[in-house]
Amino acid sequence: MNIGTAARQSGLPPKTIRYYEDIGLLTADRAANGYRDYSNEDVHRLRFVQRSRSLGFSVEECRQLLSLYTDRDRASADVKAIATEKLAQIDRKIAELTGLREMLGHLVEHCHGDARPDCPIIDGLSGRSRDH
Amino acid sequence: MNIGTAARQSGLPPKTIRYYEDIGLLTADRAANGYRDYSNEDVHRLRFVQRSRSLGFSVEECRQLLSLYTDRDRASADVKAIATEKLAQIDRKIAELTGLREMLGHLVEHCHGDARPDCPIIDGLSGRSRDH
DNA sequence: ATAAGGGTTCCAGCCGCTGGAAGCTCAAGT
DNA sequence: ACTTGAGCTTCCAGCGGCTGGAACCCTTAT
Repeated sequence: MNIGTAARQSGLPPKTIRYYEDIGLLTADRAANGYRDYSNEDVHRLRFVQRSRSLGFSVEECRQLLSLYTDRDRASADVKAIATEKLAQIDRKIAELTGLREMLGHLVEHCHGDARPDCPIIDGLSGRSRDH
Repeated sequence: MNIGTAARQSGLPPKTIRYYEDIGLLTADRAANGYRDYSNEDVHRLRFVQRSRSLGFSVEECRQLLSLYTDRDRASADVKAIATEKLAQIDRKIAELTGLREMLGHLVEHCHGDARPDCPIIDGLSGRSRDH
């Protein structure tokens, strides 16, 4: 099948698929006319990458996961190690964002939001703390 | 003061400060020898940007906030609008990551993580659901 | 005199795409 | 048979937000 069809079936834009081929993540056969030719198994791999990316794995991590996916003899422990590390990264990211949310939410709460130039958000950002 | 001192006092690397000047976010005076020369007020602005960036505002948003910061007559409503939108973005990001966390956590939980090639994480990523 | 530790400029690269130009091929309609 | 339009190919450039490195200048201490 052509790249457009593979794109529709995998949920990845054609541009992205070509890019993945460019960086050696996934290869594709070529038809006689020079068009890329994708098998169902290729589409499986594309979907695999699509899901992995959308779960927050980097392209390099996808490369690892893909080789584990392709290697029928890999130990599940290898995969688990990658996924567990990713989980920890996500937890850190959530904690960081929650901290931000709290600080920013606090600033917004204390801003009366009218036409007066007095603004706790600006003051907070500028580091000049006020007495609340 | 020189860029290195301004960097230390603002918490931004010199490279980043030069970059900000490059994109017209902040300007600096020049000393006779061609070195950038920062006033205390400049450092305030640098810190302001540093804080805003670390709170998740984009450089473009920092540009807006900075002009509101500099403009003593601005309405606090303008600032509040930007901050509130940012808050919503952060909430969306947290929700998204929480979803990821749940899905990935689920996969990791069900992976026995031993030497067997059978791996629910890989299966989950490949979209072939099993009956767990 | 010289060496270290600033500063300056500019150019290139990181990630993960994405847009656009120029040209080819294919399928359908007239 | 010819045209049109969609889809394919390649390559080059740019996004955001820095960051590293090269090559050079300036200042200060020994």
